[in-house]
Amino acid sequence: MSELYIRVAEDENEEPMEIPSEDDGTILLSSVAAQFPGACGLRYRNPESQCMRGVRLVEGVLHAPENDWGNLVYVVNYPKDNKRKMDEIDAASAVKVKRGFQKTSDLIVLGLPWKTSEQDLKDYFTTFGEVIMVQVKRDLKTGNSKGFGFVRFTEYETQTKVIAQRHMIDGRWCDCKLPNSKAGPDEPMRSRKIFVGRCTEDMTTDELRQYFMQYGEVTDVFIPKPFRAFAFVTFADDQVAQALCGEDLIIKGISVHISNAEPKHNNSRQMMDRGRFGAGGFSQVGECRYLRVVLFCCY
DNA sequence: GTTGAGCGTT
Repeated sequence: MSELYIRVAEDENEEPMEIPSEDDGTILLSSVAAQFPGACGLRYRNPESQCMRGVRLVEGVLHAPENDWGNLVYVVNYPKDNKRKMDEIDAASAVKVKRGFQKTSDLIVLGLPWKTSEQDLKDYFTTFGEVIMVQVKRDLKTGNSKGFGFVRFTEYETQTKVIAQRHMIDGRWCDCKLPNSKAGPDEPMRSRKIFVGRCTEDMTTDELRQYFMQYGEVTDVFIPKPFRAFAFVTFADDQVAQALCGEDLIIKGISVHISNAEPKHNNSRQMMDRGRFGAGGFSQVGECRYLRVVLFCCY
């Protein structure tokens, strides 16, 4: 089949974009996600029933309905609210996850000097990015600062960066955290990286990327060489990663087990180095022994 | 007029 393009849009009434198909007439989800980051599938309006229909998606490959893409405009699907384990329902669950983009939220700023004003706060935090709002909480009667406040940024990336480090404000070290959470510069942010156990040797980074794309935007796939029967997949969104932990997923007919990627070492160097987007080195401590047993049995 | 872990008057 000759190369053809299908028309894909973010919404039925939006301007469509042409996405190339593969030689066999299928479309790779990655081709769609290249134009629509975070996409997890396609749908279209069935001309007969006038109902929306989903396009068959098998391990990252989109298949034409009736083996013919026709002249329809296909609409991008994005991950809805990610499924979460019951015990993980907390403040973060209120955050709506849409196309890999997270809204910012107010951050509490702890440890402010008594003298620090809202203008001081704004001047300081603007060096990280655009600031929407700052507050210094004060005693109503005296007007004295209570030593803490709030800040909100326009960009989620700015928020991530600000939470990940300590702040010297008017001569005191201050911490910025999500309200009512203990996640701060001392506590690593919830990992965006998952450990994929029971991988087989024929699974490629591309295939894993294709597969995991259905859950959210994938930013990295790492397969240790030589073959060690596991891999790491990093998502743009930590909630996607966390939601998958504990699951057994079928990839190429093989049941793989998803668990949290643990920091490789907890030495001080890495704690210091952990910057904007969390730790660099990860391993999976929980299943090391299990893997060793499996490998031992195999040989 | 003080203080130093915390969690937001409107």
